[in-house]
Amino acid sequence: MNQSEKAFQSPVGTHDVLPPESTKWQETIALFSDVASRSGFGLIVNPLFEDVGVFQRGIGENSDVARKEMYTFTDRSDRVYALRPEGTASVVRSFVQHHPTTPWKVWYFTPAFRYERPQAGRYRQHHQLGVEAIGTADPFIDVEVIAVAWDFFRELGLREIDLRINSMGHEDCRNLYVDALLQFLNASSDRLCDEHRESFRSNTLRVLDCKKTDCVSVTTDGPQLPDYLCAECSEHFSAVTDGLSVLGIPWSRDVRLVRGFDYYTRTTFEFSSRALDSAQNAVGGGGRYDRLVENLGGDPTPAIGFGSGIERLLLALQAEDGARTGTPSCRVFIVDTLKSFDAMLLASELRSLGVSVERAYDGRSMKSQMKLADRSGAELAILIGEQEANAGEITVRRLKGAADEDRQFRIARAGSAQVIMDLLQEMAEQ
RNA sequence: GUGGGCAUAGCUCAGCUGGUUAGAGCGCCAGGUUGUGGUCCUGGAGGUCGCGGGUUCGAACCCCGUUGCUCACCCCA
Repeated sequence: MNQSEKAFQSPVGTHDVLPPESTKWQETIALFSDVASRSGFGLIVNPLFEDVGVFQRGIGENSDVARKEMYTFTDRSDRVYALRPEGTASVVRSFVQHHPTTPWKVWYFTPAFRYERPQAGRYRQHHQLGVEAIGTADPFIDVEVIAVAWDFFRELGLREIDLRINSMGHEDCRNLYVDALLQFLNASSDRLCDEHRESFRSNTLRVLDCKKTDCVSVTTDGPQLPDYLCAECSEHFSAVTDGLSVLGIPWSRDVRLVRGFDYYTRTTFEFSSRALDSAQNAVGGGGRYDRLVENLGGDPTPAIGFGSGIERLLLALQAEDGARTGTPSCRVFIVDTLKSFDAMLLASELRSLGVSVERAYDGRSMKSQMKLADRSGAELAILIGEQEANAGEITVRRLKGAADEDRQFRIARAGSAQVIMDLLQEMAEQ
């Protein structure tokens, strides 16, 4: 390392994702793309930063995220922007701007930025996969969105996943309940935990989230959210949970589930991993945001979405099944002791046929190259040396599971790419 | 923003109450009759002990500061 200057490091709370770890990212994103596409969601790519108002009005000026966790900056023409702290607000801004026909169903993969102190499963830059469905209040879409999430988790290989679901009601139900809860807490505030004894007035619903036994026992005695839902909201909720049951998706109602963004109405849900023992065990969540489109300047339009953090998914996956093996980086390794253009050409031929090929550089010894071949995880090594070159041949050596007698053989160089292809095919079928 | 723990080789760590040339395993490189991997053997490279100051005859070890990492609170994915 250069001693005269201090080496740079990635910023606090950010991480480099390197191979082979990054192959899990590739697989995860590809799977989500597949699951979402199957349900009719199309990819959306939004800017990474927006006018700061998009997020302030979007997720609510009172939310912690908007108040103290945003990465805001002023550009050279004094416009105030913020790095996106989550995906939904940008998608809704985009919806309002472009007036697509509804229902509009999109999925995304995006980094998200929040200025917080990092800890296990929480970062200043993390990455979310999500879907948004804008333009219908049909409970079937609630079910569909949750089903996309569920199928995605299952196909990823997660088994220890709980789905908790709740309804906050529409605005009137919610206000009615908040008033009742506030009144109740006013009368019994001395029983609340230190932290909420004061703060419950400004952020009443948060008390439901408190894990301290003081608050839990108070709110258990207090007014319950389901009792304040109007007939339509109750009906909507039943339709959603009935739909989940029809699809065989296990759920449980959690009347304390109130999520941190202000925009949620009616359905809210959260997936948590039983395998994660850290404080952050939510691997995904979402809900309805029937007022958000208006709040961002559009016509009143119901909508629902879901988001999931890749880092936590991979933590959960690792916690469930630590011994996952990474996929090998290549299938064929070319060992070339002649520094020949022919090795380069053969690699190119094979790669054109869709085979992943690696090779050594810097003219190493055959032994050294064979070691690299072994470590690469390749199934075949192709040896090109003096003997082969003189005979117009190449040597094919199986690196895995063959008896000694047919481990290695020579074939003509001409047409060898296809022969190697066929051999790989044959090996894959066994 | 608040609090705890930790910083020694590329990685995981050891280093007894401060004592002189800072170690191991893995990884990496090179060899083991000059064309062959995995096991084994031998050798090698690689560290101003996070950084700055202080105490001391002497500091990886003690003290202060600082930076970073990590865990937790808040909140969230």
